Amino acid sequence: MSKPAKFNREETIQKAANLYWEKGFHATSMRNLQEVIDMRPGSIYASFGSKEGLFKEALQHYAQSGVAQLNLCVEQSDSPLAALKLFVEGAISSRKQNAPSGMCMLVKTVAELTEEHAELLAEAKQSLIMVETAFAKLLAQAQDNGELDSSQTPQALARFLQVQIIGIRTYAHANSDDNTIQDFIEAIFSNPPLAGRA
Amino acid sequence: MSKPAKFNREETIQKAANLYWEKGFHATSMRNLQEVIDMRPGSIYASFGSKEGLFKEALQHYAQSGVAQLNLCVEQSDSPLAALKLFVEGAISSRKQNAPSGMCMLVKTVAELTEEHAELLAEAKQSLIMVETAFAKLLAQAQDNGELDSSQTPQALARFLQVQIIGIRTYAHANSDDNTIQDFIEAIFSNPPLAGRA
DNA sequence: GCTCATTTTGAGCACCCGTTCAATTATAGT
DNA sequence: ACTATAATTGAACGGGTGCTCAAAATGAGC
Repeated sequence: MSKPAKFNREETIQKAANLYWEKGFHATSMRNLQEVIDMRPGSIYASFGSKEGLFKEALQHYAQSGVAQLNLCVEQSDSPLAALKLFVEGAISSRKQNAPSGMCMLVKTVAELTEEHAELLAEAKQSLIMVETAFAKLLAQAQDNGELDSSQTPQALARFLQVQIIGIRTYAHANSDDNTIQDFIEAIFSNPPLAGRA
Repeated sequence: MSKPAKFNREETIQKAANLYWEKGFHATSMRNLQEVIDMRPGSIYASFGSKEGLFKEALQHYAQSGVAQLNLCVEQSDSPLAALKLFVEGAISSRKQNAPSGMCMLVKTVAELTEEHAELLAEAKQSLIMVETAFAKLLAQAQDNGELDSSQTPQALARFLQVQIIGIRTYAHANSDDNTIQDFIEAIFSNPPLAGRA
C-alpha cells in the first residue's frame, strides 16, 4: 500500500547518538547529522520531528545500551559486586576504544544544557536515576548475599558509586592519557564503603 | 594623547565569564554577551579579538578567582585540611547562592569542547592542573604537620580530592535539590585516605 | 581651543542555522 | 499496468551567527 522506509531506525539513531555524544547538542548541526546518518532534511524531520526530537531518541538509545551493558556484566560475573566492577572498568576504558567521547553522554548533556531545553535535560537526569537504581538493585543483592555489609542503604551506596564514576570518567577525560585510573577503580572496590568482605 | 577606555576590563570579563559559565561556550552568542557586558561589537573585538579570545580570558579569570578563594579558606582556617574542607563546602554550596551554574566552569568547558577549540580546551585542562597542584601543596603541609598520614603522596591525594569534587558537584547539579550532599563532603574528610588523625 | 591618537558605535556582511514543502520516487495492493 | 500511499529529495526561507569597518565621539597634551 505504500513505500516502506529504507533506513534502519535503530542504526540511524545510533549514528546520530555517536555524533551528538562526541560534539554535544549545540555544536552538532543538522548538516553534520545529515552527512553522518545519510538522510536528507525532509526525511529526518518526517521521522524525528526536530533536532531536539532526534537528540531525545539518541539519549534514550544511549541509556538503554548502558543498561544492556550492565546486564551483560551481570551475566559474565560471579557476583553483583564483581559485575559492578566489570561495568565500571568497561565504562572507563571504553574511551580508548571507539567511543566518541571518554565522558558519559548523560553527564555531558546535564553539563551542557540549561532549562532552555528542559525536556532534554529532564530526560538525561531521568536516565541517570535509572542507572543509579540499577546499581542500587545490584548492591542490595550483594548485601543479601553477604558480599557487602549492610551498614548503608543500597541507595546511598549507589549514589556513592555514581559520584565515583562521574568523577573518574570526567577526570580521565580532562587528563588525556593516564593509566593510574585503573588504580582508582581498584581503590573504590577495596575501600569502604564498597569493599567486599572477602 | 588619546581617549582612555571607559570600561573596566576586569569587571567586564567577570560579567562575560558568568554568562559563559551559565550557558556554555556554544550556546552563548556574541549578541548575548553584548547585552550583558554593555559593549558594541567593535569595542569587544578591539579588546578581546574574538569570541574565543574573550572566553579564554573568562576561563583565566574564573581559575584565578578559584585560587583566590582557596587562599581565603587557608587564612580563615586553623589547618590545611580544614581549609580544604571549607573550600569544598563553599564550592558546592555556591550553587544555592548567585553562582551561574552549580558545576565547575572548568569541568563544564572540558566536557563541552573538543579539539576543534584546542586552545580553550588546553587552557581549561591547565587550570584544573593548577588547582590540583594547589591542593597537593596544602595536603603536603597537612602531612608535614602530622594532620594527615603520609602513606600516599600529596599528588595522589590531590587527584583523589579532585575526583571527589568533580563527582559531587556534577552529581549535585544533575539532582536539582539535595541536602544529602553535605554528608558526602563529611564522608570524604572522615574516611581514608583523607581522614585527619585527630 | 585645537590636534590627533584612541575608543566607541552600529549598520551591515557573508555565512550557517534549523526547518519547510512542493516535487519526485518507490512500492505494496489491486 | 494502474493506483494509492508513503518515503525521499533538495532547493530555499527567515533568521541568527561571528565579525568588520567607516564614521562619529572622546579626551589628554599642547
